[in-house]
Amino acid sequence: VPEILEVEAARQVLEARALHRPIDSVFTPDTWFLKRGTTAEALRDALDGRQFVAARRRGKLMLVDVDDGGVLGLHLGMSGRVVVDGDAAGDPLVYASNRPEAAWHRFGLAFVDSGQFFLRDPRRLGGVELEPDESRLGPDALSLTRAQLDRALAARRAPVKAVLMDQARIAGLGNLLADEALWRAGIDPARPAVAVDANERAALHRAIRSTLRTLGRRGGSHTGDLPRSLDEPCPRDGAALRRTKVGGRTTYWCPAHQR
DNA sequence: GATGACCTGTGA
DNA sequence: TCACAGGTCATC
Repeated sequence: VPEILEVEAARQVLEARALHRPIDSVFTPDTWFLKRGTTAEALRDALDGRQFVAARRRGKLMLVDVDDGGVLGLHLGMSGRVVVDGDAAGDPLVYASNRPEAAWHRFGLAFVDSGQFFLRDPRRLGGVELEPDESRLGPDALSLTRAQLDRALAARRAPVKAVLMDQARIAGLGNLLADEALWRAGIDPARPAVAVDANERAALHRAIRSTLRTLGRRGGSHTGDLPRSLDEPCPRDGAALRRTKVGGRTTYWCPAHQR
Protein backbone atom coordinates (compact mmCIF):
# COMPACT_ATOMS: atom_id res chain seq x y z
CA VAL A 1 0.00 0.00 0.00
CA PRO A 2 1.49 3.32 -0.97
CA GLU A 3 2.08 5.22 2.21
CA ILE A 4 4.75 7.85 2.54
CA LEU A 5 7.65 5.40 2.06
CA GLU A 6 6.35 4.07 -1.25
CA VAL A 7 5.47 7.56 -2.46
CA GLU A 8 8.97 8.76 -1.61
CA ALA A 9 10.42 5.84 -3.57
CA ALA A 10 8.21 6.75 -6.53
CA ARG A 11 9.27 10.40 -6.24
CA GLN A 12 12.91 9.37 -6.38
CA VAL A 13 12.26 7.41 -9.55
CA LEU A 14 10.64 10.46 -11.15
CA GLU A 15 13.51 12.62 -10.00
CA ALA A 16 16.08 10.22 -11.44
CA ARG A 17 14.34 9.37 -14.67
CA ALA A 18 11.58 11.78 -15.67
CA LEU A 19 13.17 15.22 -15.39
CA HIS A 20 14.47 17.31 -18.30
CA ARG A 21 12.85 15.13 -20.94
CA PRO A 22 10.64 17.12 -23.33
CA ILE A 23 7.07 15.85 -23.37
CA ASP A 24 5.60 14.87 -26.70
CA SER A 25 2.05 13.92 -25.76
CA VAL A 26 -0.29 13.30 -22.85
CA PHE A 27 -2.28 10.10 -22.37
CA THR A 28 -5.57 10.43 -20.47
CA PRO A 29 -7.63 7.29 -21.03
CA ASP A 30 -9.57 7.59 -17.78
CA THR A 31 -11.37 10.84 -17.02
CA TRP A 32 -12.35 9.48 -13.59
CA PHE A 33 -8.67 9.73 -12.75
CA LEU A 34 -8.55 13.49 -13.39
CA LYS A 35 -9.36 15.19 -10.10
CA ARG A 36 -10.73 18.55 -8.95
CA GLY A 37 -11.94 19.70 -12.32
CA THR A 38 -8.76 18.80 -14.19
CA THR A 39 -9.46 18.09 -17.86
CA ALA A 40 -7.53 16.24 -20.53
CA GLU A 41 -7.31 19.48 -22.48
CA ALA A 42 -5.89 21.38 -19.53
CA LEU A 43 -3.27 18.68 -19.05
CA ARG A 44 -2.30 18.86 -22.71
CA ASP A 45 -2.04 22.63 -22.50
CA ALA A 46 0.06 22.40 -19.36
CA LEU A 47 2.41 19.61 -20.43
CA ASP A 48 2.72 19.31 -24.20
CA GLY A 49 6.14 20.49 -25.32
CA ARG A 50 7.27 21.16 -21.77
CA GLN A 51 9.49 19.23 -19.40
CA PHE A 52 9.65 18.49 -15.70
CA VAL A 53 12.34 20.20 -13.67
CA ALA A 54 11.76 18.83 -10.15
CA ALA A 55 9.87 16.08 -8.34
CA ARG A 56 8.76 17.01 -4.85
CA ARG A 57 6.51 15.35 -2.31
CA ARG A 58 4.36 16.32 0.62
CA GLY A 59 2.92 13.40 2.49
CA LYS A 60 1.45 11.04 -0.08
CA LEU A 61 1.09 13.72 -2.73
CA MET A 62 3.76 14.00 -5.43
CA LEU A 63 4.32 17.45 -6.90
CA VAL A 64 6.10 17.58 -10.22
CA ASP A 65 7.31 21.01 -11.29
CA VAL A 66 6.99 21.97 -14.95
CA ASP A 67 9.56 24.25 -16.59
CA ASP A 68 7.03 27.07 -16.99
CA GLY A 69 6.15 27.15 -13.30
CA GLY A 70 3.16 24.81 -13.46
CA VAL A 71 2.77 21.92 -11.05
CA LEU A 72 1.44 18.44 -11.74
CA GLY A 73 0.00 16.62 -8.72
CA LEU A 74 0.10 12.83 -8.68
CA HIS A 75 -1.55 10.60 -6.10
CA LEU A 76 -1.06 6.84 -5.93
CA GLY A 77 -4.23 6.06 -3.99
CA MET A 78 -3.93 2.59 -2.58
CA SER A 79 -2.70 0.61 -5.53
CA GLY A 80 -0.94 3.16 -7.69
CA ARG A 81 2.56 2.77 -9.04
CA VAL A 82 4.85 4.89 -11.15
CA VAL A 83 6.24 3.33 -14.31
CA VAL A 84 9.02 5.03 -16.29
CA ASP A 85 10.25 3.45 -19.50
CA GLY A 86 8.61 0.18 -18.60
CA ASP A 87 9.96 -0.49 -15.11
CA ALA A 88 7.65 -0.50 -12.12
CA ALA A 89 9.05 1.87 -9.55
CA GLY A 90 9.13 1.48 -5.82
CA ASP A 91 8.68 -1.55 -3.70
CA PRO A 92 6.29 -4.37 -4.47
CA LEU A 93 2.88 -3.63 -3.05
CA VAL A 94 1.33 -6.25 -0.82
CA TYR A 95 -2.25 -5.64 -1.84
CA ALA A 96 -1.79 -4.68 -5.43
CA SER A 97 -0.79 -6.68 -8.42
CA ASN A 98 2.39 -5.68 -10.18
CA ARG A 99 1.36 -7.08 -13.53
CA PRO A 100 2.08 -4.70 -16.41
CA GLU A 101 -1.56 -4.51 -17.49
CA ALA A 102 -1.93 -1.71 -20.01
CA ALA A 103 -5.57 -1.44 -18.98
CA TRP A 104 -4.38 -0.19 -15.58
CA HIS A 105 -2.57 2.80 -17.07
CA ARG A 106 -4.78 5.66 -15.92
CA PHE A 107 -2.51 8.51 -16.98
CA GLY A 108 0.66 8.78 -18.99
CA LEU A 109 3.11 10.82 -20.99
CA ALA A 110 5.24 10.12 -24.03
CA PHE A 111 8.58 11.85 -24.06
CA VAL A 112 10.08 13.16 -27.28
CA ASP A 113 12.94 10.68 -26.79
CA SER A 114 10.28 7.94 -27.17
CA GLY A 115 10.34 6.97 -23.49
CA GLN A 116 7.12 6.84 -21.51
CA PHE A 117 5.74 7.58 -18.10
CA PHE A 118 2.64 5.88 -16.72
CA LEU A 119 0.70 5.99 -13.52
CA ARG A 120 -0.61 2.44 -13.20
CA ASP A 121 -3.43 1.97 -10.73
CA PRO A 122 -5.65 -1.14 -10.80
CA ARG A 123 -8.12 0.20 -8.25
CA ARG A 124 -8.36 3.70 -9.63
CA LEU A 125 -8.24 5.37 -6.23
CA GLY A 126 -5.29 7.55 -7.17
CA GLY A 127 -5.51 10.64 -9.33
CA VAL A 128 -3.95 13.48 -11.27
CA GLU A 129 -4.51 17.20 -10.89
CA LEU A 130 -2.97 20.50 -11.91
CA GLU A 131 -1.82 23.06 -9.36
CA PRO A 132 -2.64 20.93 -6.31
CA ASP A 133 -3.34 22.82 -3.12
CA GLU A 134 -0.54 21.85 -0.75
CA SER A 135 -2.09 23.80 2.08
CA ARG A 136 -4.61 21.05 2.62
CA LEU A 137 -1.77 18.91 3.98
CA GLY A 138 -0.06 19.09 7.35
CA PRO A 139 3.69 18.84 7.98
CA ASP A 140 5.43 15.95 6.24
CA ALA A 141 5.85 12.84 8.38
CA LEU A 142 9.42 12.18 7.22
CA SER A 143 10.62 15.46 8.69
CA LEU A 144 8.12 15.70 11.54
CA THR A 145 9.49 17.56 14.53
CA ARG A 146 8.46 17.00 18.12
CA ALA A 147 6.82 20.43 18.15
CA GLN A 148 4.83 19.60 15.02
CA LEU A 149 3.63 16.37 16.59
CA ASP A 150 2.56 18.20 19.72
CA ARG A 151 0.66 20.72 17.63
CA ALA A 152 -1.05 17.98 15.62
CA LEU A 153 -2.27 16.17 18.72
CA ALA A 154 -3.19 19.23 20.78
CA ALA A 155 -6.78 19.49 21.94
CA ARG A 156 -7.95 16.63 19.75
CA ARG A 157 -10.39 14.28 21.35
CA ALA A 158 -10.34 11.92 18.37
CA PRO A 159 -8.40 8.65 18.78
CA VAL A 160 -4.67 9.29 18.53
CA LYS A 161 -4.48 6.92 15.57
CA ALA A 162 -7.13 8.90 13.67
CA VAL A 163 -5.13 12.08 14.25
CA LEU A 164 -1.92 10.45 13.01
CA MET A 165 -3.72 9.45 9.82
CA ASP A 166 -5.43 12.81 9.32
CA GLN A 167 -3.48 14.20 6.35
CA ALA A 168 -4.41 17.76 7.25
CA ARG A 169 -2.62 17.36 10.58
CA ILE A 170 0.32 15.11 9.61
CA ALA A 171 0.90 14.23 5.96
CA GLY A 172 2.06 10.78 5.00
CA LEU A 173 1.10 8.23 7.64
CA GLY A 174 -1.42 5.61 6.58
CA ASN A 175 -3.01 2.68 8.32
CA LEU A 176 0.01 0.40 8.50
CA LEU A 177 2.56 3.01 9.57
CA ALA A 178 0.23 4.44 12.20
CA ASP A 179 -0.34 1.00 13.73
CA GLU A 180 3.38 0.24 13.71
CA ALA A 181 4.35 3.56 15.31
CA LEU A 182 1.73 3.27 18.06
CA TRP A 183 2.78 -0.31 18.73
CA ARG A 184 6.42 0.76 19.03
CA ALA A 185 5.46 3.64 21.30
CA GLY A 186 3.25 1.47 23.51
CA ILE A 187 0.18 3.66 23.07
CA ASP A 188 -3.39 2.41 22.72
CA PRO A 189 -4.55 3.59 19.27
CA ALA A 190 -8.03 4.42 20.57
CA ARG A 191 -6.85 6.82 23.28
CA PRO A 192 -7.98 10.41 22.75
CA ALA A 193 -5.04 12.32 21.30
CA VAL A 194 -5.40 15.02 23.93
CA ALA A 195 -4.87 12.41 26.65
CA VAL A 196 -1.43 11.43 25.37
CA ASP A 197 0.97 13.07 27.82
CA ALA A 198 4.33 14.68 27.11
CA ASN A 199 6.39 11.60 27.89
CA GLU A 200 4.18 9.53 25.63
CA ARG A 201 4.38 12.12 22.88
CA ALA A 202 8.17 11.97 23.08
CA ALA A 203 8.00 8.19 22.77
CA LEU A 204 5.56 8.49 19.88
CA HIS A 205 7.81 10.95 18.09
CA ARG A 206 10.76 8.56 18.44
CA ALA A 207 8.55 5.67 17.30
CA ILE A 208 7.42 7.50 14.18
CA ARG A 209 11.02 8.25 13.30
CA SER A 210 12.24 4.70 13.95
CA THR A 211 9.27 3.27 12.04
CA LEU A 212 9.97 5.40 8.97
CA ARG A 213 13.71 4.85 9.10
CA THR A 214 13.54 1.09 9.70
CA LEU A 215 10.70 0.24 7.36
CA GLY A 216 12.17 2.55 4.75
CA ARG A 217 15.40 0.61 4.91
CA ARG A 218 13.56 -2.72 4.78
CA GLY A 219 11.54 -1.75 1.76
CA GLY A 220 8.16 -0.35 2.65
CA SER A 221 5.12 0.08 4.87
CA HIS A 222 4.38 -3.61 4.91
CA THR A 223 7.71 -4.61 6.50
CA GLY A 224 6.80 -3.67 10.06
CA ASP A 225 7.32 -5.80 13.17
CA LEU A 226 3.68 -5.69 14.23
CA PRO A 227 1.95 -8.71 12.65
CA ARG A 228 -1.26 -7.90 10.81
CA SER A 229 -2.76 -11.19 11.84
CA LEU A 230 -4.40 -12.61 14.94
CA ASP A 231 -2.57 -15.87 14.39
CA GLU A 232 0.68 -14.38 15.66
CA PRO A 233 1.40 -13.06 19.14
CA CYS A 234 2.83 -9.65 19.97
CA PRO A 235 6.56 -9.95 19.17
CA ARG A 236 7.37 -7.77 22.15
CA ASP A 237 5.59 -9.60 24.96
CA GLY A 238 3.87 -12.62 23.46
CA ALA A 239 0.38 -11.39 24.29
CA ALA A 240 -2.53 -12.07 21.94
CA LEU A 241 -3.02 -9.18 19.54
CA ARG A 242 -6.39 -7.51 19.05
CA ARG A 243 -8.05 -6.35 15.87
CA THR A 244 -10.50 -3.48 16.19
CA LYS A 245 -11.74 -0.54 14.16
CA VAL A 246 -10.19 2.81 15.04
CA GLY A 247 -10.89 5.86 12.94
CA GLY A 248 -12.83 3.58 10.63
CA ARG A 249 -9.79 1.46 9.79
CA THR A 250 -8.74 -2.04 10.75
CA THR A 251 -6.32 -1.72 13.65
CA TYR A 252 -3.97 -4.32 15.11
CA TRP A 253 -2.61 -3.64 18.56
CA CYS A 254 -1.34 -5.28 21.73
CA PRO A 255 -3.49 -4.78 24.82
CA ALA A 256 -0.62 -5.87 27.07
CA HIS A 257 1.83 -3.08 26.33
CA GLN A 258 -0.21 -0.46 24.44
CA ARG A 259 -1.99 1.67 27.02
C1' DG B 1 -15.86 13.37 14.57
C1' DA B 2 -17.79 9.29 12.57
C1' DT B 3 -19.56 6.86 8.70
C1' DG B 4 -20.17 5.28 4.07
C1' DA B 5 -19.02 5.52 -0.83
C1' DC B 6 -15.83 5.31 -4.33
C1' DC B 7 -13.06 1.32 -6.94
C1' DT B 8 -11.55 -3.51 -8.17
C1' DG B 9 -8.13 -7.33 -7.31
C1' DT B 10 -7.50 -10.86 -4.07
C1' DG B 11 -8.26 -14.81 -1.28
C1' DA B 12 -11.09 -17.26 1.98
C1' DT C 1 -19.55 -15.87 -4.00
C1' DC C 2 -18.35 -12.26 -1.23
C1' DA C 3 -15.97 -9.86 2.40
C1' DC C 4 -12.03 -7.26 2.66
C1' DA C 5 -8.19 -4.18 1.66
C1' DG C 6 -7.51 1.16 2.30
C1' DG C 7 -6.64 6.81 0.76
C1' DT C 8 -9.70 10.30 0.31
C1' DC C 9 -13.96 12.78 -0.08
C1' DA C 10 -18.89 13.79 0.78
C1' DT C 11 -22.22 13.64 4.04
C1' DC C 12 -24.37 12.83 8.28
